[in-house]
Amino acid sequence: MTAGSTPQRTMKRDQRRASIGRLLDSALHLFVSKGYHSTNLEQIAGAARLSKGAVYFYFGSKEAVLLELLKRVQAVVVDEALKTAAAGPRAVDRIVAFLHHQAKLGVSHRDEVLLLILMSLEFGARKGPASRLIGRIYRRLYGFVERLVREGQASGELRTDLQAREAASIIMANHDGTFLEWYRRSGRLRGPALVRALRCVVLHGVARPEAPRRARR
Amino acid sequence: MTAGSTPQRTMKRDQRRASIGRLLDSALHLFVSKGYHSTNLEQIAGAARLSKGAVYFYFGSKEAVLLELLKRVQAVVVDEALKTAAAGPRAVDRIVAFLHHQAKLGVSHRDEVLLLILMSLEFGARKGPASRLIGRIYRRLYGFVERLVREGQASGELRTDLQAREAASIIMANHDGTFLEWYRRSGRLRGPALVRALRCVVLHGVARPEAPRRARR
Amino acid sequence: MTAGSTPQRTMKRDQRRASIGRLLDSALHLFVSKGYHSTNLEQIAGAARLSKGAVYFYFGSKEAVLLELLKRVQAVVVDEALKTAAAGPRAVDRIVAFLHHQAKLGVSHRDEVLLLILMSLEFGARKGPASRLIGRIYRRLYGFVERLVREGQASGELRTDLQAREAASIIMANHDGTFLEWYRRSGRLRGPALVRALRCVVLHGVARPEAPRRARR
Amino acid sequence: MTAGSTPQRTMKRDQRRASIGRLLDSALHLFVSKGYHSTNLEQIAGAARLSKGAVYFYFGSKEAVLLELLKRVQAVVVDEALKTAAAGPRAVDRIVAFLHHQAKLGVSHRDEVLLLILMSLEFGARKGPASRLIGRIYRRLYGFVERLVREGQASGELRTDLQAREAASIIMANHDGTFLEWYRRSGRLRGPALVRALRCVVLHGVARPEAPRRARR
DNA sequence: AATGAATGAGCATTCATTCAT
DNA sequence: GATGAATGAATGCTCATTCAT
Repeated sequence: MTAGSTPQRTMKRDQRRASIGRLLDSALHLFVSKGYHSTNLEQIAGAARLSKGAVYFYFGSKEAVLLELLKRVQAVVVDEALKTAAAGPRAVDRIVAFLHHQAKLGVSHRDEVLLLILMSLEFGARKGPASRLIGRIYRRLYGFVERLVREGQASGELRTDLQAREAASIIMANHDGTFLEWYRRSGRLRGPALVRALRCVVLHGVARPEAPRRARR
Repeated sequence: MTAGSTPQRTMKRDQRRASIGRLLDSALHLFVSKGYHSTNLEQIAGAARLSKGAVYFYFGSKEAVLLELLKRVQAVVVDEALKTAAAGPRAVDRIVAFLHHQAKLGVSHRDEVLLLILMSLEFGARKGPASRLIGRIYRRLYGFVERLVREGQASGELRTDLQAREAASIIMANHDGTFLEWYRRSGRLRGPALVRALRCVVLHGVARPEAPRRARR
Repeated sequence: MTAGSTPQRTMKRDQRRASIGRLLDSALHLFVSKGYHSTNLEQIAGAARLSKGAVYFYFGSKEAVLLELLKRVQAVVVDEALKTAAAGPRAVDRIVAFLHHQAKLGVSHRDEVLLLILMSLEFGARKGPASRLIGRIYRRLYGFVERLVREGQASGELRTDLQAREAASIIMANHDGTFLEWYRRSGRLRGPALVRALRCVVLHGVARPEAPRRARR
Repeated sequence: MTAGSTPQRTMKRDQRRASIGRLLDSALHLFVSKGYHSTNLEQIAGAARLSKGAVYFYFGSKEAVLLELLKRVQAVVVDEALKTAAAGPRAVDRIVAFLHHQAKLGVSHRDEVLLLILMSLEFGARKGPASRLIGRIYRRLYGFVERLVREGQASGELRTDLQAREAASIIMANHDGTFLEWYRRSGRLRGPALVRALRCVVLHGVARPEAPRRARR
């Protein structure tokens, strides 16, 4: 007669959480490694040791699984990143903090970050809720980086001979491109060296600092 | 020229060429805008004003269409690029020439370049001929850029505090990432400004040349 | 009354009755408005503010719900009707009483009557318990009406130039058909006018032209 | 080189016609005997000695098959009926002609007529193209019969103590109801006797008691 | 050179049913 | 007394592929 968290309730709640967790894990891994459209529900369910029906019991559709994943990715990858990188006195520091945070995420949440990037490509021209959510997430990222660049240009820390939007795009291109490299060639690249290279290049380029600066056209 | 090349034969040959051309054009455009797996043969054939059967007549399978496209992409995008960028006295010049060439390709052969990048992601973990061909093409590009970096480091033009392979990866990441940006946000980016930003960033980074150089950690 | 019927027991019994009642009500309404096969258990349970499991707890299967409904329909619609219409001195009066009773049922138990008719069509050619029960119910109705017709023909009240079975079928056709009209077009038909039209048409068609014509309106 | 009806063309056209015909025949028969929702494509295709894919090749969806059937039914059952029953000097004759025509259709196109009636019930409360088409067809029938009744009332042939709309509904109820009887009990009813009973009941019920009674059989 | 007909395997989704609690 | 979790079979639909012509 006592309400609330009876043993049964707790067990069911735990079971629910566990099943949902396993399903999302499987889906994340499969979406990243084979793409959304090339992954079928049998694979997702099978990898979670459940049946297809369970996916519908918990999510209602294949797209809803992706949506749930993207929401979590947004929370972990974007919300956190923007919060972390909002601090720091100088724009350059904030950019470094942003890249640094992303690099750490690349280790701790590799698949989550990749999911966002890969889905943004797979759902590029499409309509629908997934596409819209991805668009919203990316707009937040773009806006954030572009603002950083403008602030850095205003404070004299960043070169002003580049248009802010395009510079921000290049930063994002570096970011996404590096993750994709990591995805494509993870077997042959050394993570720390790659991160270091990314930060250096974004900040200072590949050219040697001193010498050929003058000759630049 | 031989007795056999009657006008009819020529006509047939031309028609054949034209049909193949139309099919490849449709396929290229569709693969880039919707992805390989989300494009079906009816769409390809329809856009070429032919029937599905014609695709089988000329290519034998859907994958063979992609393979043929990738071969052409390799010829135009990779062979040409490597040839062009092989010249030049200094490594830095050759890197600039490479980026420059790629940027021009982005205008003249936008879809071809994107096809290579997008297919390398869509076929990431897969087996099969397409995946193998993409791998081979990318290995050539990686190898070329990495060699450039090593030469530049050896000659003192490039910073030596980065590992060649990772630095090359960052250059490729910039390259692919920028194309993907162009693909994702072409509506909101100015092409020339983007290319300029890419070249500057790869060479010199986003930070202002003078001031904070010394303080760098 | 016995020592066992404590208040709790009574409460449980009441709750049980209430749940069963709600489930049957939902099912009746849904079966009539969407058809048996197009109604699912979730809808039935949901409309009764219970879970699917409850349906199984009380009935054991979806078909058992229909069976229970049909039994109740039989009791209310058929048993009552036959009892009511068994009285009356003349066959014509009994037919009128039958139609009259059915018309009243159409107001008081619209969905029950429709359920019988609609299920007789949806389960037309099928096998199984539901189909059998429907068949049995209809056979009772047919038999009853046919008997009435024969009696009326024997007593000279009804025209004898029609075969009894076919005449009975036409009466039933009028009955069922009128209910279906009411179901299909209830928005645009006036109930009382429809019932009146039904009675007039059936009666003055089946009744002998000469004799009772004058007395009746 | 000659265009037009080469042997191949003719063969393909014939084959197409034959396959479509077989598919529609199977579908008609199955929809009538098991209902639309309880018939699956495998059954339709199988009965036409084709595969499910063929159904999609020719129709594109299950609903499109029903739609095509309903269009044909409309042409055969409604267009023809209205045309046939438009002639005749008196309203009563036109009503008889209408019922007569429908009775003949019940023999020559039993399943077509039944399809219309059964689908009007199965799709009663639904939305969608099929539901709309059925509604349109029925509205034409209702309108036609109601107009006949009004004309007959105006000319004094029909009793005026019934509202035209409800009287028309009863005629339609007789019509549909009789077909459903035929559907439910075809094994036990004699067709000609049933048709005769239908005509007698409808006619002498609706017709004015006094005047034309004698002249008619 | 090319088409239209047809197939069959695969897929997302639905749903009655089971069962531990 | 009743629920939530989970299943598995069925279903409408897609699509690469085959083949006779």
